[in-house]
Amino acid sequence: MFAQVIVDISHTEVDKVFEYRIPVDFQARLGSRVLVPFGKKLIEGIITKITNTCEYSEEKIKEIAKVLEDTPVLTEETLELADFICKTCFVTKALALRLFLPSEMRKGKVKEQFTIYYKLVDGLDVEKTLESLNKNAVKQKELIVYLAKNERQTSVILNEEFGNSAVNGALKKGLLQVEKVKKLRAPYQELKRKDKVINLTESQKNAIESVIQTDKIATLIFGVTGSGKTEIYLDLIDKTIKQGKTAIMLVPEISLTPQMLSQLRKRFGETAAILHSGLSAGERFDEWWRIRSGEAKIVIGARSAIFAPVENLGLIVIDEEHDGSYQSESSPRYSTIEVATFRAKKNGAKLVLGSATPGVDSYLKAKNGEYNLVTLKERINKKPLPDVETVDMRKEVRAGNVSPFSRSLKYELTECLKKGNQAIIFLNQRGYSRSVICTECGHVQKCSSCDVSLTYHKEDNSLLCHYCGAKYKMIEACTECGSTRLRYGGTGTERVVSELSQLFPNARILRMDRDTTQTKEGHFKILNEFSEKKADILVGTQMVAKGHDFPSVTVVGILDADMSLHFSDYRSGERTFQLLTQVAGRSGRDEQAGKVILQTYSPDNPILLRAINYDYEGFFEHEISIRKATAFPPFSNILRVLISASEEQTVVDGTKKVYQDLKEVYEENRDKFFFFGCMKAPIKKLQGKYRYQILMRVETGNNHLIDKIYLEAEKYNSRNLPVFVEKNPNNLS
DNA sequence: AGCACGCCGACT
DNA sequence: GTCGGCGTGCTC
Repeated sequence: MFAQVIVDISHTEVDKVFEYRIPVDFQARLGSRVLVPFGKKLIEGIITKITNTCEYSEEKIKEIAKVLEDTPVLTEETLELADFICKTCFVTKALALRLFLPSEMRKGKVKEQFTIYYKLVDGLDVEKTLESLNKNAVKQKELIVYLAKNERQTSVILNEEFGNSAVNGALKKGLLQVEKVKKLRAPYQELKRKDKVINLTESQKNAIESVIQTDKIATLIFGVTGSGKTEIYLDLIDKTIKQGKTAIMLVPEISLTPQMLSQLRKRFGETAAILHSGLSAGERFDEWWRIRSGEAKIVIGARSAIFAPVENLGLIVIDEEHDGSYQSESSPRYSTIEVATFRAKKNGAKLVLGSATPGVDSYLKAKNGEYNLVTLKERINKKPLPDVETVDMRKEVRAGNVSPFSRSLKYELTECLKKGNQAIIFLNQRGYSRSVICTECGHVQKCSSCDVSLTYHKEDNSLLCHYCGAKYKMIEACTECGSTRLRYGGTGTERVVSELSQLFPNARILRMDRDTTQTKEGHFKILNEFSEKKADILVGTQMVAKGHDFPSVTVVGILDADMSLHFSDYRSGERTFQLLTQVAGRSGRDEQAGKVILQTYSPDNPILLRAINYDYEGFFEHEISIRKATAFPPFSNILRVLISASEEQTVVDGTKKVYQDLKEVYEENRDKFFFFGCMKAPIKKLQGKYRYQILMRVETGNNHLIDKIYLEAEKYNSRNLPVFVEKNPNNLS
């Protein structure tokens, strides 16, 4: 028998199957992880096919060296899904396969762990042993008595209780025996299941019924914040499990707070496996195996949990389906909803998407009847959404107010603090100032390996490149003209904090952005501190916007609401609307009415106007008509071919070649293209590499054409001239 | 990705 | 004369 193996090397040159002979006594199966001789060394790989005959010349074929696990790590379905990923994301098979395995499984980083127990040797006469021991061996005697009563105990506890020397002494005398038990590092074990009767409202019951009844593959639950979507999900999961099927529930990265986890544990106990970045390597590994073995029937996690090795899938829930964290930042840039749809179809499972501000493509599908649509208009507590006051910052400047805070916001903050309430200030820029500009010659400090301005971080007195992470010492004088008259352009979170503490010297202020949350659990520390009212004001970026519940927050300030509007991205309008709606939703969650101050330089912007009125429908109609008129997704697919190299001339020459080749494809299919063009990338240099791009917009549904473009471009991909193809990229920088 | 093979510059 | 640079090519 022969096996076709994908080796765990992500490189286009080895992105194909290699055939190996399966030794007769090997339990090698489809989806098994194996060790194979590859070139000079042993490489891990995965069996994607088993055959009776081989295609490669038989005398050159080597044998599989080892089968790594008895249970194949991948199933037929997940192998197919891996195939789907590499076709749609333009990545190697090896990279696609890695998505399905806990990272610690590769190169044998984490092995199965065992808990060491000690117990008394079978048939040991306790009385006699105690007599035989030395008078001074008090601890050993205690140990023997303890074990006689308790049968067995872990080495860790025994060492703690009786001391290392006593345990070792008893061990040496042959009084104890060792028992190894496979350790499952199931996290949050202390949180035990507790059945709680939940009374669902009529509209919740109707939503559940609608999901069950529909024959469509997906249901979009469009429900305002606080409309009780979570209870709907949990009830659906319950029903799925009772049918003997499994379920996956995805939540945005940030929502996996300990509170949320404990809620889930209470509801589902050990049947739920939880996958998230806060787990240790060992815990994640064990949770994965609990899922693979079928012991855990429910998987809860962020984006990557969609690849959980469940079988017999009955339900997939994606909460806050519009959330940016569902789009992978790094390759493979899969779309979580697409992957979920694939798995739901393969398994005949239900897909439920939920959001208060659905993505325009999801909502369009719902309106077109591709998805089943459930709308929940009322909040469970019947509270109104907070009032939004728009402040025209141009007027503030004209009135002589040059601080980042409008007079309105200052007033509201003062009142809020007086009453002992809390406030959140949101702005989308970390650091102290976005750039450092010389007022003499106008020179802006830039990164030496990227074509972007450097952000000043006062905390460590440095200039940071937010694109490549380079760190420079803060300059005393302009590097061009030597002038010491430098100006800080653009306000960041650090600066907001420092100005706030001048305005409100007694206020306790917390900052939450990438810089203050770098440590593991950093988010939770800050959020906990804030929710325990150990601080009055929370200043932060995107991350303060999402799903937290702080009952005493009554004021939310949005500084510079336009910023994300002017990104050169067709989705910036959509993102801004979602973000503003979410940030606003942080205010007035409890008894007291909330207030939102939205500062902007373009108060008439249609997106902002809709956001402040919570008018999703209006926003959607506006946005979708623009997308249609300009032929942007979901009415087209954007393809981007990015070519980069450290020598500018190399890129220019390379780009020309690729361009000419692709131009032929374009000429042949002109009617399918909305756009075809070649240009410098918006960030023309990144990490020391010059970047050019070929941009295309292709009518949706021409997948064969997209494949062709990919193949043509891929031909030019080489070591000294990387050529990347991306479909609907996250950002076009 | 690794690792070998293979063809051109500065050294004992 | 050699040692060693890293530019192509192969791995079942």
